[in-house]
Amino acid sequence: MPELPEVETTKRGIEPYLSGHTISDVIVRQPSLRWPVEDAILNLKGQVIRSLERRSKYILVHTDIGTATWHLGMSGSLRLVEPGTEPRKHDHIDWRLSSGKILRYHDPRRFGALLWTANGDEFTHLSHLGPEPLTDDFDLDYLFNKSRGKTQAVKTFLMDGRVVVGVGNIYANESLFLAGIRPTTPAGKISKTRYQRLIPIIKQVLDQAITQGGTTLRDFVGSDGQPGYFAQQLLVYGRGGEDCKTCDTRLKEIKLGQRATVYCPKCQR
DNA sequence: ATGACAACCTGTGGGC
DNA sequence: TGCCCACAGGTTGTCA
Repeated sequence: MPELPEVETTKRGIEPYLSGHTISDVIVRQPSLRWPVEDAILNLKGQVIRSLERRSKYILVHTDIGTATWHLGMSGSLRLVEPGTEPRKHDHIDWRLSSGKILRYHDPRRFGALLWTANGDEFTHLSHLGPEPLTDDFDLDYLFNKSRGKTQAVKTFLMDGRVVVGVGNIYANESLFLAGIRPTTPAGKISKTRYQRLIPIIKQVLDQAITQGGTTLRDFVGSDGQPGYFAQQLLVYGRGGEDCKTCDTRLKEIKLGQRATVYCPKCQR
């Protein structure tokens, strides 16, 4: 699924049709997602959407009485469809909007979520998250200090949402390749100089992916139903056994923290 | 505290 | 062609 760039792409795509518009109806066909969709979500009916916000891989939809929060899980997508469009298999939730569109949530694996938080209630899902990678909070001092004493592989460390949010498996692989860092290196043993190189690379990779509309591996589509184009630029992800684009060495694929990890044994030390 | 691993669920692609 | 297994963008919970 969607990593940060795909979520950001989705948020930007749906925003014009949501912000300032009223949710006239909420239809839940399948409430059994990552967490059950609670009946309280029906409180959205009649509410005006005041603003949208992305935090980590969550999309927050703010109204006067509370916030609805989407998470796309591994296989989720939000699309805008015309009223009357027949729901397909795995189209679990609709929001009918005064903008004349329907916001439709599709998610075969159902690892996604739609959560409701009334004003004043604590939203625990976001409370323990690390900084956003594209803000200045994610800087050298922060990451270097956080890494000290960690024996965990640097790739697993980067994918831990308590360290930094939004760096998923694709972009962790890509960033480490571009930074010349071997994914298996213990996070605590990497020098400050190397982290200094890595940080801007992470930001740049995510930025570029957002510009390209995200990465479509098999089924990610933006709110307009179009795929993202960053997949064409992937240097290592999904290329295990193929040649490194820099040095022609055969890329190695291993498992790290249950996730496919690809690196060049020559370029990444 | 840390880190390794299973679990949630469905679809797809490769190997035989 | 068909079957079975491994694997897929994420996150949480459990266990040692």
